[in-house]
Amino acid sequence: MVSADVLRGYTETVILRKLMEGDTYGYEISHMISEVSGGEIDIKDATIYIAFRRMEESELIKAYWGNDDTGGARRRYYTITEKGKEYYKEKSSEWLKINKILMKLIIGDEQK
Amino acid sequence: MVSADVLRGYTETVILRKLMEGDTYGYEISHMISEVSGGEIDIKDATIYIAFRRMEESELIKAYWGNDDTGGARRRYYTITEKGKEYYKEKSSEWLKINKILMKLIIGDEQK
DNA sequence: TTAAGTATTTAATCTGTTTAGATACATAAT
DNA sequence: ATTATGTATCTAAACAGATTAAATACTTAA
Repeated sequence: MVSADVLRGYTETVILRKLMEGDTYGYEISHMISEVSGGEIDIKDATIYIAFRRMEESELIKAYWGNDDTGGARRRYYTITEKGKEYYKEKSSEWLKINKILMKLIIGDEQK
Repeated sequence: MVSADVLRGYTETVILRKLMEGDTYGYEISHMISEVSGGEIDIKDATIYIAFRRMEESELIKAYWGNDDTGGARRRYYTITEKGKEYYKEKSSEWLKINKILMKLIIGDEQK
């Protein structure tokens, strides 16, 4: 299991991708990352909440409080903005490009 | 062009991979990264020299001064140790694994 | 003699993640 | 009743690794 440092610079992109499927909240994202990664990536909740705040400040997302009838503690939901969608598009294609370069730098050219 | 933050946690792995092909020095690694990445990754020399120091302390590499007959400034060469080779093996396979997960988290499942 | 290329090093700063707590509500178990 | 567990958010301080910005020094070409 590795820390979320492996997605440094792309934590926001991961969150935005999830938000593109619909509004969601921190606790759920944290569980989604753990699930999708098969427990391999250990992201701390603080990391997500701080990322939310950064993204709200830069207007990539908007927040609202969920209603209380879901049981459990109150939830703060987030919606992706148009600016957020554009940012996701840029960063995800950047990642695809960088990823190929990293393959060369870390593994080398011998693999197909 | 992105900063070397995109390879945070794997800078050492990139250096070790280069060292597995033979001894080399900081300035050359810096140029190699710039070349292999087609100028897309902007790694600062300080980043490399600090990584060298960390790796020397943890005995992943060993250093020696090159002789002066190469022209230009003196060079400090590095050799990978057995421990370094093992570390490379671990980190490179970790990266392959994490990379697949990041593909799911950043891009999603719809691509082949 | 000036500029440009080669080459290393260090201190201070920045950014994003982690650590380590606190708070609060609902439900199941003792 | 009260304790434990799960759900859910938030913050301050610490930490790690990268960047900034500077200094040093040698060689070769203009």
